[in-house]
Amino acid sequence: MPKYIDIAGDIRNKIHNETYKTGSQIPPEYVLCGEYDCNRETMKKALKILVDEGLIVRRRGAGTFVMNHASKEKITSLSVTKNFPDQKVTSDVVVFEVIRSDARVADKLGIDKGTFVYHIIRNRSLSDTPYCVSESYLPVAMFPDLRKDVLYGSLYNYCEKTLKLKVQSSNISITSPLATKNDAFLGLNEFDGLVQIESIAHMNDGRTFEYAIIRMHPFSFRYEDCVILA
Amino acid sequence: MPKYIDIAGDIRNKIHNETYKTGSQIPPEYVLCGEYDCNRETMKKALKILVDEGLIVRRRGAGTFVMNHASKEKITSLSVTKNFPDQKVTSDVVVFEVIRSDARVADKLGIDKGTFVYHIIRNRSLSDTPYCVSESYLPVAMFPDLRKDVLYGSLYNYCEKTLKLKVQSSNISITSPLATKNDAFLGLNEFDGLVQIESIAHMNDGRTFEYAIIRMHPFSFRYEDCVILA
DNA sequence: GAGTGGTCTAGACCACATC
DNA sequence: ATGTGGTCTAGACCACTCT
Repeated sequence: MPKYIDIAGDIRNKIHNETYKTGSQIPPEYVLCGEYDCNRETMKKALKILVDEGLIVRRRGAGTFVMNHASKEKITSLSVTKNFPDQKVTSDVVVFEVIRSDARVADKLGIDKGTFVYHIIRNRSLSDTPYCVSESYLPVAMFPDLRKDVLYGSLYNYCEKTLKLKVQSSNISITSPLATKNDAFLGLNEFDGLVQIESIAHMNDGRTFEYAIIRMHPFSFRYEDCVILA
Repeated sequence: MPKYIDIAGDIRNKIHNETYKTGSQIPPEYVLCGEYDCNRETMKKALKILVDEGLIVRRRGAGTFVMNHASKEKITSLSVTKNFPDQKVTSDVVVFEVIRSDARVADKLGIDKGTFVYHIIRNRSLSDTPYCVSESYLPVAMFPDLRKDVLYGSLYNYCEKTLKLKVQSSNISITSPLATKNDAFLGLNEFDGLVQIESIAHMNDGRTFEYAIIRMHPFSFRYEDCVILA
C-alpha cells in the first residue's frame, strides 16, 4: 500500500474522530511531513485525496481547513449485489437474446451498427422486494460464453471473478421519465413517475462493455455526490 | 496558468479531435514529456486530470488508453443562473424571513441550534417556464446585509461578486419524493412524482453557507456523472 | 527482458494571505 | 516579513504487462 494512501486514511480518521474538528485548521505541510516522515510532495498527494473527497480545503497563503462533512459517503459501486451485500439479490431474466445493434446502442457502446450484442432485461429484487428493471446491451465479442444462468447473479462479479476483467468507471445519466406498462414489476402504473439511470460502463482497458438502462421505483432511489465547483 | 493544466487541455483537445482515437493507446510518458518539454511528474499531474475526468485510463506495465467518451459533460455549477446563461431566470420570493434554526437545519449548516438563519423560498422560472422551487437556509451571521432584492437574482453571484466569497463545493443528495400542495407552482398535483436535490454548499474557507432543498419537475431534471469504480 | 506506469525524495522557486 | 500552499524539476527505485 502506497504511503500517501495510508497517510490520507490516517488524516481522514482524525477528521472523523474530531481530532481535527470541522472548520479548524490542520497543521501545515511541513509539520505533517515531520509527523508522517515523508516528503512534501507525498503529503500533497495524500491531502489531494481528501480535497477530492470534499473533506478539506487548501488555500495558498492561508492553510488547510476541515470542511463541514456532515453528509454521507460517495457512491462506490453500481453493482446491486455489491451495494447491498447483506441482502438477497434475485433476478428474473425476462429477455435474453442476441440481436444486431441498432444505431443508438452501437453509438453508446462505441461499436459498429449491426454488430451482435446481448440484449438482456432483468427484473431484480432485494430480499424479494422489487428493486429495479435493468435492460443491458453487451457486445457478444467481449462475452463469447455468456450463459443465462450468470444473469441470475451479478454480471459485475462475473466480469471480475470469472473473466478477470476489471470494471473501471461508468458514465451515468439520471432522469425521471414516466412509467410504462413494462414497469409494472416495480408496482408502478402507467404514467407514474420513476427514476431512470443510463449507464455506460468501461473496463480498465478502456473498452465499453455495457450500456444499461436501469429503472427504479422513486422511493428506492437516492444518489449522493460531492460537486466541486471551484 | 500552470503548465500541467495547459498540457491536460491540449491532450483533452487531441482526444476530442480524434487525434487520439477512442480505444487507442497514447504515447508513453517519456515521449509526452519530450513533446511538451516537461518533467515526468508534471506530465503525471496533467494525465491525472484526464483520468479523473474519465477520458483516459492508465495501466502500469501496459500504457495509457483513451476511454469511450461518448457521454456528456460533468455538472459544473449548481447555480441556475450560471447553468442557463442564455435564458431569462426569474424568481418569485415566496418566503423571506429570519428564524431560529431547528435541530435539522443547524446540523446541516454545522451551527448551534437556535442560531438565526434566513429562511427563503423561491419559485424560479426559466424564460417564464416554472423550473424549480428552492428552499434555502443561510446563517444570518454570514450575510448580515442580505436584502430581499438580491433574491430576485442569483444568490451565488451575490456571494461571489458582492461579498467576494468563493463557492467551493456542495454535497448533494438526489431523491424522488412525492409532490405536495406546495409544489403546485411546478404544475404538479399532490402525490405526483418530483425530483428533489438537497444541497449543503461550502465556501472556499470551509464554512457552510447554505442548506438548500430544490424541488423540480421530473421532466426538467437530468444529472450526469462519471463514477470511478476501480 | 524491455517497456510501461507508480511511488518517493530533495530541493528550488513562486504566489498568495496574513500580520 | 513570514508562513502558507502551488508548481516544477531531476533522479531513483519499484511493480506490473506483454511477448
